Amino acid sequence: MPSEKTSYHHGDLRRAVLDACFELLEEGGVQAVVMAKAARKAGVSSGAPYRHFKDRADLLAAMGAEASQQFRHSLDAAAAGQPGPTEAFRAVGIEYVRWASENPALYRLMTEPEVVGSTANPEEAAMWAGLASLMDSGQPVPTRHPLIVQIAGRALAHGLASMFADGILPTLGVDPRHAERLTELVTEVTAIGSPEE
Amino acid sequence: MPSEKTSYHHGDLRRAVLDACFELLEEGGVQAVVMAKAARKAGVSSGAPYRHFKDRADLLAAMGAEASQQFRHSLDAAAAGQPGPTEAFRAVGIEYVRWASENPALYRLMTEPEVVGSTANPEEAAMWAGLASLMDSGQPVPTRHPLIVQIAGRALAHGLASMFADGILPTLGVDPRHAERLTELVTEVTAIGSPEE
DNA sequence: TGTACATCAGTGAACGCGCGTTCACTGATGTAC
DNA sequence: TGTACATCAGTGAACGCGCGTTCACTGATGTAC
Repeated sequence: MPSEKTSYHHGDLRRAVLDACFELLEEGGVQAVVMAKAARKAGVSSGAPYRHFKDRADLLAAMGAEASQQFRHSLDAAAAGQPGPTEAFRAVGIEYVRWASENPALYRLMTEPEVVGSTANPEEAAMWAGLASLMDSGQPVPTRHPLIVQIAGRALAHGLASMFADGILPTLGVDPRHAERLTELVTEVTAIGSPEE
Repeated sequence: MPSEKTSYHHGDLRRAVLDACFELLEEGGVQAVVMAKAARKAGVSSGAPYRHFKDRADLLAAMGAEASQQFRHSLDAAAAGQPGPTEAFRAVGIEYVRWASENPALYRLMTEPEVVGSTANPEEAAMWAGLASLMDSGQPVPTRHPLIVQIAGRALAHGLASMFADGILPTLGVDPRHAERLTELVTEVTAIGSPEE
């Protein structure tokens, strides 16, 4: 019961397995998260993870949920510090791209079909819903159909984010240091469809 | 030698295998293109494809090359019919998203890390280079750093395209019939960073 | 506080599947003379 | 035109690997009395 754990029962194997899986993910993408490797990495036998996860899909869903939560917290935090909804919209867009470029493996995980479909992952749906409402409330006053603006913003953000995550931008000669300026574009898309400005 | 082929030698197995693979791709993504299945689908034994492709990676690269070529032709065709470079830029952006939404499996294939990295696929590099030059020549006259506009355009196009390809847009309540209007946004991004308009 | 028993976490060996790839072969095609 | 030989495309069985998942088990932990 003291912090010193010597034997047999692990204490928090669920956590340890997840951590191991995130490392594997970082190294080689979703298909590199292999049950046996995760177990070995957590210092445990190959069957042990099945005490905590029904199967691989379940484990992946749990990872997706954690990633979604983390992403969502970052977006919320970015929005929270802002004086008004328009600034919040801007900040969320920028944070979206920044987060994805700093956590490419996690971002890709969240957009992976294997994870997206999973019913075992309500966090994710909640995250996208939260994002949508942030964007709705932040729209510039008189505008085109709000759905259009929302989608434009999200598409640009997702486009930049996945181009970062997939390493396409370096191919185009874009230095990571340009990221700051690029993410400003997310802001400007807000102006699309609004006659003034 | 007449159109009637009865036995043994296939005639154009390479073609037949590729076609079979594209069907498999359509049905279940890259990981569904399985050597043995492709062979069976082409009506041939499991080892036969190795007469035409060194290994699976080689086959995938060949598929990527064909997809890139087809994509590129569509973009070129869209640009060709236009009176000026600005219109061409616009048309290319719209065609980009339209093509991806009609050929989601092919678009995803082209952006798959497995295929992107392949050195056996020069078509693809050529395609992106062609796209970049189309975008460069189509920029509105006085503008921000051209690279920024190019990336903004491509990110928005890629964002919309992959949201279509991954089926995210239906989740947002976007009907495929809205596609037309959405793709117009690609155009508008052109105006980003240019003071007039 | 001590004992008996149920519960539960982790073991490690084994199974089975899907799949990429190889290989000795056979039958067809093309070429030299 | 015909024959001999080299080349080449396709066969089909087999190998081997990686991996998810199961299972009978063992040792630890918690609870009832």
